Amino acid sequence: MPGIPNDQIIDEMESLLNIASDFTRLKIMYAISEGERSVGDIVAEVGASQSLVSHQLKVLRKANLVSTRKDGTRVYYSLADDHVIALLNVVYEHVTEE
Amino acid sequence: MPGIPNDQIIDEMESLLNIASDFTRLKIMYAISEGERSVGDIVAEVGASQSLVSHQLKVLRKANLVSTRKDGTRVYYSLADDHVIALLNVVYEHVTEE
DNA sequence: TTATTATATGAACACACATTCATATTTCAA
DNA sequence: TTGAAATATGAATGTGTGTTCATATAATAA
Repeated sequence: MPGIPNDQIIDEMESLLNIASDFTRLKIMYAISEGERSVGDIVAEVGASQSLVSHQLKVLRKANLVSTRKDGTRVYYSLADDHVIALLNVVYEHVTEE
Repeated sequence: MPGIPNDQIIDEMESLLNIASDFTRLKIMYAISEGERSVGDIVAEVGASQSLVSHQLKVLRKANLVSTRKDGTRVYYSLADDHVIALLNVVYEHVTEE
């Protein structure tokens, strides 16, 4: 990969990384990494308030990192594609090597 | 990978992603991705002010994402390890797929 | 020494955004 | 309908940080 990508690409990379670089959102992404989960399930597993989880789910949705499916009163969230997992894995590996 | 990593891991992941999620720092990392470069070279290639580049190099250095070598009045920076490139690649690929 | 080049640093400002609290909306059951 | 459960939203606040400007430090040459 020769040279620095153009500004638009860099901008989009910055945006994606910004979305990913948040404690609550990281937990949410892991919470749905093995399949769709309802908001209630995510709230329980992440251990944050319902409001915060809902706000952050909206951020993830707006960035197209998650998909939704509605069923009755519940909404099920899942990761939009495999790149997200790949990103989490690369970062996880960097962090867990002494 | 079963379950959400513990809070400390998530914290460190957040930190790394935070460092990476900046327009100027992304450009700097690309500028030194093919080998060490002096601050002056980086300033020229990135197209930001000397002060800004120096400030952001300090951020990258503090996070151990870059290494330095001093030679006379010049300081040469290079990426600390291959994880950084791997991270950039994953993000780049995500962004450049329609 | 003095001058010049290369790099680093400190203060200040502006702006973005994560979180909380309160409330609204939706869906379904009784 | 009324009530309860699940989810979403809006406002307000506090904190973090990217950038600029001015200046400091370090190294070398003349």
